[in-house]
Amino acid sequence: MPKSSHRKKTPKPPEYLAPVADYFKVLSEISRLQILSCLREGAMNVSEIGEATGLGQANLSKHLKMLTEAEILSRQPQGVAVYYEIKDPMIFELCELVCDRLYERMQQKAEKFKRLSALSSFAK
Amino acid sequence: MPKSSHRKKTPKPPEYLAPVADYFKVLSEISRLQILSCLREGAMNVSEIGEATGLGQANLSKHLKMLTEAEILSRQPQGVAVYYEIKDPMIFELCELVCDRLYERMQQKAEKFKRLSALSSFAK
DNA sequence: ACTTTATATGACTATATAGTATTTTAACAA
DNA sequence: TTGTTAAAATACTATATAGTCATATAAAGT
Repeated sequence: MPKSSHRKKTPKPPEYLAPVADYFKVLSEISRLQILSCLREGAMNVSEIGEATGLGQANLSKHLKMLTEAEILSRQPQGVAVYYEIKDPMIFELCELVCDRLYERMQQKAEKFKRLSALSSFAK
Repeated sequence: MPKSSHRKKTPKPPEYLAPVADYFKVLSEISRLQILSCLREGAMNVSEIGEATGLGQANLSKHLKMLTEAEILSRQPQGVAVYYEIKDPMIFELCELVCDRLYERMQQKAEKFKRLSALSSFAK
């Protein structure tokens, strides 16, 4: 019997979402965010990024490959070194949006705590 | 000898970045994006979301928990059912930014291909 | 009380991937 | 050529987590 007719489960095979999920996945590791954070100031070669981040060479190399394949970084060999640079600054917009929101939440929680603690038996 | 003095490696333990990475991680799975996509139209209970997405009950429950703990969804029990709702619409901004960018890139690649193919030996 | 229905939780498996050690490739210099 | 340095690739380990099955909890009806 054909699977495509009158199925009951998995009504939406959502192929649209995979590239989006993959993009977010690239941004979901501390090490990669560290690399991006470094490169905000401009292009750096692998050794420099390694010093700045403390990441191991092989590990770093893999992360850089991943970021380059995601077209977030660009890669420019110069002699024996390879320089990487931010290719798509949109990532900083994304990070800022998230950071701002996380900050707001923390502020709100602090406010809430302040109000509640003022009502408690510890308040003078 | 104390680790903290004159170290050579791991110059930046970047604790700032962990919450940001965690946030992106929540958005980095197709199933969770599927759930969020459903809920754009309004609150739904777990059974409804399950039907709409085709996700298994236990799996769905875990994703909903994760999204709720990330404060992306809010949770409202109503009798024996539990309704979930978008709490922080900022996620849609994020998704739109990414989608738009991915679309741009595809467009550019198509253009590039078109130009190159017009120059090739297959062109009339 | 018992039953049913909806959701959550725990145990488990399978897969993906971050990190590391090692090897390989590539570019330049002597 | 050989040597040196920088980066990438390969092989491996360890951990995290998506998915599933089974069980537990909780609310509402009988």
